[in-house]
Amino acid sequence: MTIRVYNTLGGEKQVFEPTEAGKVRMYVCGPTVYDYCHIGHARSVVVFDVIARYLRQSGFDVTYVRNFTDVDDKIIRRANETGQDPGAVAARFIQAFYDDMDALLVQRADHEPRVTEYIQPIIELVRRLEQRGHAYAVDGDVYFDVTTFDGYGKLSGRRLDDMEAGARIEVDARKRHPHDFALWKAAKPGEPAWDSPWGQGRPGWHIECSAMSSSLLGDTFDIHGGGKDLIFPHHENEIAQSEAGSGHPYVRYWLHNGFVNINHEKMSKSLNNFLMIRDVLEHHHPEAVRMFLLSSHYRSPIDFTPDAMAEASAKLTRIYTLLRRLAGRTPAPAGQVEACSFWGRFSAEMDDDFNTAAGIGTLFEAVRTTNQLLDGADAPDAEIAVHHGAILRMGAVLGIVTLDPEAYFKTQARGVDAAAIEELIAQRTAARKGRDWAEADRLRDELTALGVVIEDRPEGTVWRVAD
RNA sequence: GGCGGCAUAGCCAAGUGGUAAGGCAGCGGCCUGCAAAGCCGUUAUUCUCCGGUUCAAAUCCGGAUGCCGCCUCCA
Repeated sequence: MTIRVYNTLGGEKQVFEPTEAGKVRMYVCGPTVYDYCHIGHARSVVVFDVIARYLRQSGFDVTYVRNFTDVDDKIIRRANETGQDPGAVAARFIQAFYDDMDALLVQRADHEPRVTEYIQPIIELVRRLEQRGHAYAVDGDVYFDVTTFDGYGKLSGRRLDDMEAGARIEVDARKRHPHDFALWKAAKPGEPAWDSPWGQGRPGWHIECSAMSSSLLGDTFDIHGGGKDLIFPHHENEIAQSEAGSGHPYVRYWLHNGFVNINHEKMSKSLNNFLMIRDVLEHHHPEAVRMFLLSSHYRSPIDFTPDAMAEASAKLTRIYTLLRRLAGRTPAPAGQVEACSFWGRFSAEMDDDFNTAAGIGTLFEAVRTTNQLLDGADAPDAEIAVHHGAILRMGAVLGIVTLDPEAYFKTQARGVDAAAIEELIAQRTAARKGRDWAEADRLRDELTALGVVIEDRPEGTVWRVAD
């Protein structure tokens, strides 16, 4: 099994070879905790959650780090607006992040460092950069001198000469080069601050990821992930800081996920169309949200629309409908699932740059095949068990179809009185027994009006909420 | 101005040299008291357009058109 990944550094698919065989060290940029997470955060977190899950089930020993930026201009501004302490703002939105991501069935990272816990390593890194001539202090601020790092621009494909600065940025006259960026910022009155060789201050944005990742994963690690928008300047600057500081290559593979648009438009402050995860979850099942997010390749842009969510929901229901048919059957154990052709195809697709969209296609072929077998006169139990196990295993990688089918259909039934429905179904069953079709149909209409779909099956009548 | 991406059926979406996955919707059929669910068949001789390379291209190369992103805080 060979995994290939699209590496932003180099701009091509490459064979994935971690530094240490069998081990993967990965770091993904987490949120700046000044507000609730939106659907774009959800995509990034879910995509890398699936990547970590897949690498683990492929046998890698994965160390996954995802940080919280808990000291930052935006947090301070938010604190000033609300009259709260910046630390309290950060704590509140870290909790909100967990609430949202737990709801989305995202597994915890192995380490979830916060910037405020890593001030000393940050200061040490800035000092080292200063000592090596890559950084300079001005009035309590410290800047990275981009002209001292030859590789500056190698991730984003820019050259300093091409980046005619000044067009859209007010250039700080104290900087030696317009693209020099802050490693350390002198404290303004009332802001969170720490003692440092340059006086009271706090870390710049980019330096934290360099310091936290090397503290937890070493100077060189395997995968660094984040949204495409972080390529420049954030990740470019991380490379400069880390490689200038350590003298070693920083990251082997850079993975970047695409954006989520809302009704064909980019989420933006001016359009005021930020779609928060908690609002989405008001109307959609968490697994349907994952299905939506994973139905396209992670690097492509995707468009969040009511139609797209309805489709994702329908897909999920199709799988659960099969699992409901399989209720009472035992899926085959892992060893047999390995040999299942659908699992083989699924893993080949995931090996190819984590192609969840293709993998979901294979999942549905497995669903159809299993339905075919169940429709047959004498169902081959062993074969069905293998497919059953494969479907559950694919689901486990994607973080979907994790529920008992009845629980899923029940979860969908928010605001529906299950007992009342059961009663109507019992009445209808009695009517059908008496061949009173008119009454049976009247009762079904009543159920339909409640948004309930029923299925008469050999074992009895089951129900679910209409999509 | 610089850098990059995308364009596949009514819609969503895989496929990066070997003759178009999958889902949703539609139509016909089987099953069903009727439905629902499921299954079968059907729905792109064709992948924005024009050239080129090749025995062979949606896939590679050149050009055109359209859309989008980054270059400023941003997943």
